[in-house]
Amino acid sequence: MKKTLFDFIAKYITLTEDEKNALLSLDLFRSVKKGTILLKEGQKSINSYFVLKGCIRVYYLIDGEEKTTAFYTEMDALTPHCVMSQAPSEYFISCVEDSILTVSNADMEAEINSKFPKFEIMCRVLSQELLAKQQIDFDEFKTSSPEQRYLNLLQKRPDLIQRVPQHQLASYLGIKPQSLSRLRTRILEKSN
Amino acid sequence: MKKTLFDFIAKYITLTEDEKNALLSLDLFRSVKKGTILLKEGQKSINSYFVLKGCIRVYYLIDGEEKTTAFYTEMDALTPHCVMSQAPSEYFISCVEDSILTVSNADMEAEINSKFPKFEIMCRVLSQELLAKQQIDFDEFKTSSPEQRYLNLLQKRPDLIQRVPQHQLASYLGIKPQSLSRLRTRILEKSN
DNA sequence: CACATTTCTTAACTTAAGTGAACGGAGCCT
DNA sequence: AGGCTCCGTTCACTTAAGTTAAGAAATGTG
Repeated sequence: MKKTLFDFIAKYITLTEDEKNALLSLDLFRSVKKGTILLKEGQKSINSYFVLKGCIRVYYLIDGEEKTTAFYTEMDALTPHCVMSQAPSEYFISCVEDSILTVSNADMEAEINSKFPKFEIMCRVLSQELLAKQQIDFDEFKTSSPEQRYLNLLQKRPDLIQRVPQHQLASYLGIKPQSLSRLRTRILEKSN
Repeated sequence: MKKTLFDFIAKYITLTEDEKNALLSLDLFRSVKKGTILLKEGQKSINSYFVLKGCIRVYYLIDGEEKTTAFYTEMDALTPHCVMSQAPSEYFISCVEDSILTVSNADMEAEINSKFPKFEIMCRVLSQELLAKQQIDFDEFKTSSPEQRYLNLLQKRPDLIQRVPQHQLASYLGIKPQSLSRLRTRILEKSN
């Protein structure tokens, strides 16, 4: 698991052994069971997550219905909005599968950033990269139909379709579970 | 215009007079006419923009149709995806109105960042903030209908509805111009 | 293993968005 | 002024998603 983390970091900056040890001394790793809720609506959390193994999801509870808006899998990083805004969270975060995460908070990040200025640079590059990537995702979402979105997901994250329940996928695609089911049979009929 | 820029920066870091002068010496300010295309599909640009006054938009050309996915107005910053990926741009950027922008490139940013480490911090905080904000926008988009999206826009950015042509707004809301027109009359009828 | 619960599928019906076409107004050009 | 393009609206029609409900399949639990 350490390796996954260091491989990820190595894409951005080069760490010395000392720096690696400083990181490890923070006791970041957490093992969480499927179904565990990491953050509840209304809570003020200060934790950021990085998925080493498994899958976590973000969902809103609107009119008693769960609306899933994001999935984070291996090598994905997540800083909840409420950490930035210091306001109560508008959404839930829960584990889709048994997962291994790193859990860090602003204090720990500040400590690392002050000891190793490289980290500040990594964080900037990383969040700029994520911002750009998310912009593209958003653009694709806006410019395509539910069916196209599904086919697109099938290309880009085929694993998600296997490991995640359909009704969660549906809201991720911006539709109802029944519509997703129908849309899938429609696609199957076309290909015959 | 200088004031707008410095006011914006002041939200994140405190600048000395020296630092302000270093910034001004970069000759960042540009005045651009309505309709000017800042970036074309296929181009490899290195420029980032910050809107001091006016409005610019991002759009894709798909099957001969313009699909607008973003508007940037006063105090909005934009680093095109192609600047990060170093690949040809997938979209266009054009001026909706006569505008005043700052135009910067990676070299200029690197120079400032190395002279004043504060800037690095500002950039990180800014892009994390933008990332979080955009995530919320994306979530709202996914979890709401075209009609709700329009009403939401009416609340959050009422100016956009005034200053931007409807057919550009339509694709921004993920629908066709005819549907936007219909949806607007539907809302009007309801309120009577 | 049996039972309960959750998840997925199917179907009939309603509602809203996509499509193609026509019309009228605004602004532009010469 | 006449002619032009562009834009927004409207309409009739098509297609797809939302809604409600029922039942089958899969999963979890005692």
